[in-house]
Amino acid sequence: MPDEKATKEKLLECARQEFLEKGYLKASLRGICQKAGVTTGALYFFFRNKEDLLAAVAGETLRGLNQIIRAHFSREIDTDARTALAGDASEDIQSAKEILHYLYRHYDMVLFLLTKSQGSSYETIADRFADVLEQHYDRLTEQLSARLGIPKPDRYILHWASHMQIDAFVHILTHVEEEEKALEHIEQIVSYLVAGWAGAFGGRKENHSAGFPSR
Amino acid sequence: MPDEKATKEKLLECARQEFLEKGYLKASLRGICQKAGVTTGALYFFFRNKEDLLAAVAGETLRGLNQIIRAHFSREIDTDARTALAGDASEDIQSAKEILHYLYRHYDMVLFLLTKSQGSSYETIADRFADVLEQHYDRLTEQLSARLGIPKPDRYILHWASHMQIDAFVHILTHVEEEEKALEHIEQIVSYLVAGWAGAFGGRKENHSAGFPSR
Amino acid sequence: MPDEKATKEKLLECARQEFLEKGYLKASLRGICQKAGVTTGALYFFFRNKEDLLAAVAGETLRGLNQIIRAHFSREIDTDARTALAGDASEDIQSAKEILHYLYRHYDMVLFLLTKSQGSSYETIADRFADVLEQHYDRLTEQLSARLGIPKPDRYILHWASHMQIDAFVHILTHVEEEEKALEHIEQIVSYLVAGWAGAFGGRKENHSAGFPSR
Amino acid sequence: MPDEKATKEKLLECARQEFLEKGYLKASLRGICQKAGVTTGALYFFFRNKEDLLAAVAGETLRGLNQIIRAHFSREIDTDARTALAGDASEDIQSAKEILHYLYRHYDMVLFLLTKSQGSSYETIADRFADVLEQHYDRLTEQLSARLGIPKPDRYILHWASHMQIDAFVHILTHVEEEEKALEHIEQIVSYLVAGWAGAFGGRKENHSAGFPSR
DNA sequence: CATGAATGAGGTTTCATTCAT
DNA sequence: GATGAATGAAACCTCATTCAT
Repeated sequence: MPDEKATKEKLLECARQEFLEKGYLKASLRGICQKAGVTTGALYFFFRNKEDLLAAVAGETLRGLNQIIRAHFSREIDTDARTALAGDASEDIQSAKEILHYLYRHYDMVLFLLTKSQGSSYETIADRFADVLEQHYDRLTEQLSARLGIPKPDRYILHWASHMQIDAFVHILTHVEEEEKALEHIEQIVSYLVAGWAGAFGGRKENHSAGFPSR
Repeated sequence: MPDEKATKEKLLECARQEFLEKGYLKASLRGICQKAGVTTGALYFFFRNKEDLLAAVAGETLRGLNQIIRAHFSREIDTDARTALAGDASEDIQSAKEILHYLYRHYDMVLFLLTKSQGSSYETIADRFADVLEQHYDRLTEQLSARLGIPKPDRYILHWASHMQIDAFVHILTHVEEEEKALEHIEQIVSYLVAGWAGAFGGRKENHSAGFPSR
Repeated sequence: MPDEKATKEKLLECARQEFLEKGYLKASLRGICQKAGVTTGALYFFFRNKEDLLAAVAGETLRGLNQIIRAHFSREIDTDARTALAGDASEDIQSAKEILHYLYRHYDMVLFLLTKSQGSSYETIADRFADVLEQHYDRLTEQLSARLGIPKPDRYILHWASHMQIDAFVHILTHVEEEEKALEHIEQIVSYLVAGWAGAFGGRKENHSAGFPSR
Repeated sequence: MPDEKATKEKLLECARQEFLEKGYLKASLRGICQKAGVTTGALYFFFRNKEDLLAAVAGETLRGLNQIIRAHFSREIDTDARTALAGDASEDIQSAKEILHYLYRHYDMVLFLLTKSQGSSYETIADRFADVLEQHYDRLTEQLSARLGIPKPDRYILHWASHMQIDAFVHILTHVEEEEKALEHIEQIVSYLVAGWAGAFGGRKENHSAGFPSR
């Protein structure tokens, strides 16, 4: 019984190492089992296949990420409408910092998902998060345009802005190792993004620099 | 005689297809040869190994890209100092469009290099281009700060901005299939980037939205 | 169940045949598997690689050889001092015959190791056994010279003599197929070797023919 | 025209290097041609195949060796009968030194033939030289026994002695790099061999140490 | 719960050799 | 005299996966 968990846990830990180190495609199930001191049969008792193993390894990180993103962007629906208009970035900055903090707590795994998951079902994960954001912004701008009587920004701008936000996180993660520095950067970034949002409603024509978040 | 070029060409064409379709790691030399109706020995007559084959397949695209980027960013050194200060983005927009046009002419290959080249020597190519830009911006801001007697933006900002420009191209490529639409978008983006540059010198504190586009 | 041992055993047997017949370098793993009616994957389940397969095939023979040589040359340290001086070869002859008997019981494999193992880690195995002997003779002559107050033979003589003994075995093996004849020959040879040892201490100048057999 | 020889010569030189360095089996014709800056077709113009190339590379060395051995062992027939009986080794020593000198002038190639020619037609070359000697000794002992009315040594003794002489050379070559030292050693060795020969006729039973060359 | 065995297809690379030109 | 192209076989090895036990 004490081995029941032990084996699965060992497997997960070794799989994690192998995936992070070699990337999904080059990771070897045989190697993982060897490291874990277990036969491949054991692995296949717990996991259906390579993909499933990765899902198990990345699951926790991924669920947490989903949750925190959803939390962040559900809250926004209620409160951001006002603050966004007022150009107040403080809440967004707080949200971004929380997400970033989470990302850095799962640094290796997140980095894997974003840059080394080619060949797995997660190879387009950044896009999927962007989609979440896009839907969110769609609802948000819907609300805003209804309240203020101004036209919604066009679809592509929303699409773009969503990806940009994700990319901002990806970029920071892949280029800034220390969380502290990252937190400094994210503050600047969000400021611009929010300013961009404000601009997206204020009319891009008149004032480029205050308009669409430049990315 | 009719086969002289045919075999190598066939090989390159089939390799191209295979690489683009499956990515570098999953592409199979055997499969390539089979498609080309040739033995693997023939492949190894023309190419040293898988990496070399990829180099041959991507070579043209890559050389052209290098050239156009270098052309673009050499010109900037001479002329951009003024225009950057004046907030005039027209020249930059023209450059960006030219680059983008090139990228779309080599759409599939560029996309491969940026997103499916994991495992090959090109897996960090985006970073390498960003480095080129970074060096360029380093020289450019050097000039500007000398002429205007204002301090250079800090190193990290330059680093960041360089990556951001590359990412902008990557992003457009990976998310906008039609060149026409892409050209529209790039115009907006560059405007903000240029505005950002102006801001990077003008001081971020006073005017967020006109500041350096922090991505 | 009936196949449990069968496969590995079959593999070992076929590998043995292939190695002996073609030599290490020309032996083909594919061929071995084909002969064994097994896929290459099966081979690689039991053995890490070609070298490991050879080690498994030759292991038993080699361990036994090591053991018998060590046994022989450990005994010598205790008893040979006297007999060597007395020119009594009877014990050495007995030892040599035992070793030779072992070699002939593993005739093919030993012959392989000595003449067809090029390219494997055993390609210098004769030298390695010679080294064992050299160290042994070094200790032995140390004892003798201490007891008798005569100078040790020079280093090169020891080196040479060690190789000579090994070569004697190799030579007999490679040129005399029947063990009976070989046993006759080894008797003569050892007599001379022992006489040679006596000579090496007695002074070569005075009596060449009784001196150390310089090969 | 100046290239005619040049190409063949270059090929031979590079082949020599490759063979010596990697051994026959691991030597690569492709590698040889590459080093020579020539295509494989060119190689096949001059040489029928790998074996033929080796023959061309080793030819000179081998012919010379054949010649010097034959010269040595033809002279012996006439003169050695007496000296052998008288136990005079001086002529043999001189012969051995000449052969050894030749071997050291062709050190690398000889070493290759003796230890790295596995897989080629030369893999048993030492045996072939031993056969030459054996035939020679057969004739020699025939003469001697006729003149002196003593029985010929048995066939195996002749066989053995012949191999021993060859082995003496092989062993020196593989274990003594400097010719000077080798010449010292060969002197001792030949003395014993000659003494052995004398003993082979004088009766092995009575005097072991003067009898069969101990090796 | 896990082993141990085995599959079968596939991977990249290297080889000696041939031959039309 | 030599090239350049191509063959075809074979090399060693690794993979994810399956399954009876």
